[in-house]
Amino acid sequence: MDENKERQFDKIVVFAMKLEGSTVGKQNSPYSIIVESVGEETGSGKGSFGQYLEKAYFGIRTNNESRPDFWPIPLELKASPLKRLKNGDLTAKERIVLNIINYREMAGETFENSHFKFKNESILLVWYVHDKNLENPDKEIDLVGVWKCLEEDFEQIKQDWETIKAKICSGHAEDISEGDTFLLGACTKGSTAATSLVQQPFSPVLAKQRALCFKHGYASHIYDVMQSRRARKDSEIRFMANKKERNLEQAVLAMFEPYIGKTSAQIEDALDYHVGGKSRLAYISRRIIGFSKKNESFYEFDVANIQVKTIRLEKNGKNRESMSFRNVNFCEIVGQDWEDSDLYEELTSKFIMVIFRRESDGMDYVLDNVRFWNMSQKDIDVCEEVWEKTKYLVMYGDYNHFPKESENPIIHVRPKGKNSEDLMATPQGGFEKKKCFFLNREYILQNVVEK
DNA sequence: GCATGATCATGC
DNA sequence: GCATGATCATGC
Repeated sequence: MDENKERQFDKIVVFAMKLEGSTVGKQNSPYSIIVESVGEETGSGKGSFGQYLEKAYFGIRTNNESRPDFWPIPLELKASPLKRLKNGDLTAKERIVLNIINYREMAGETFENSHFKFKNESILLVWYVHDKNLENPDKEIDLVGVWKCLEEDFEQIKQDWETIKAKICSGHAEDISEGDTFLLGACTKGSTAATSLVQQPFSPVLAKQRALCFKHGYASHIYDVMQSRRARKDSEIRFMANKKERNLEQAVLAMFEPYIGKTSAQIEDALDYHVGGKSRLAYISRRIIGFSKKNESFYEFDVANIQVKTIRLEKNGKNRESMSFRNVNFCEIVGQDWEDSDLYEELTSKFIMVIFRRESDGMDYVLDNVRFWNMSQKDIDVCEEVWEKTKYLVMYGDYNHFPKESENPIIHVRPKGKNSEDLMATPQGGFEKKKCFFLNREYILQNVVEK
């Protein structure tokens, strides 16, 4: 997927996620008006919710096409019902039906070039609560997310697909049963079996029309996994609520607002979160936004490529330290172009700079200021030169003359390992001390702190 | 006092 | 065991 398509993909997902905890009827989709104005069936009854959702919310015409629904974006839309158990939990009500099997075509496919993979690699799943007394616009949507079955369960899905294909190729499509396979099944499709018999390529015997599906048990599993991922994102929901009337930047600043002027110890107590180590202020800062774990982020942050960084100022208003980035991977950098490099990706991020300050040595740091920052293109161009030089040195196996802080006004290379025995493989086949890029202390001071 | 090299706690 | 997001310790 190219960058533009990825952006479109993300936009669709963010748009779809607005449905969570709501109904289609309560949303302002431009398409809901069109559906009403042309008097189309808003639909009720079995099987129609998916079609209604497609039209009224996403503006997609119902089709039998073999391409993913959002083509050219490789994303397929599926609405699937949930039922409530006696204990109140929700679980998948039924299997998720995918594309109809064309026996002749599937016999000629490999898994890699299969129609199944093409159409169902990424599925935008909209889980709604089944309630036969409610009309489609009023059905409650519980959970929305993307399921990539090949990332989650590649081996089993592929094996199941091969099992189904093998029956067709041996001329026994009429013997296919949903029990043959584990996750991906072949379920019957059509009103009654008698009227839905079709031909198969290697036998004159007619076989039942079937469709590929995620079997009921797998559908339940998918829901459970998606739900547990959401549970870990309660903080994200809180953030999104906070964001409703603001843009992302205002929302982030609003989350820091109550802690400005507080010491790090006071913030820890308020958050009921206590950590040690050199990254302590970084953990606390991320916790304020709501990231529960060190590596956790929010979808909207990932999409916009936003990073949180901390800066500490001493009583003279100056920072003591430079700012580090990811380790340089010696083997990778030699094969990369600047615009594909790790450093380029990091430097073109939007940064949330969390600035702490203390009034004297030994005192606790106080949260002073929070601001969004990104590097100017002019400065990025300077970093490109330093990166090229670093790449060049790695290519020629010189690990002792990387650009120093005194050589460049913006960025330099320095060791960054557990200790001096912490090594990384080199393209020459040896090992060298781990290194990473640092933004210069003075550069941070002038361009971030004093701007 | 600052640049440079060395090292640390944490989470997965 | 390793990457992360840093800070510490030193020597000029």
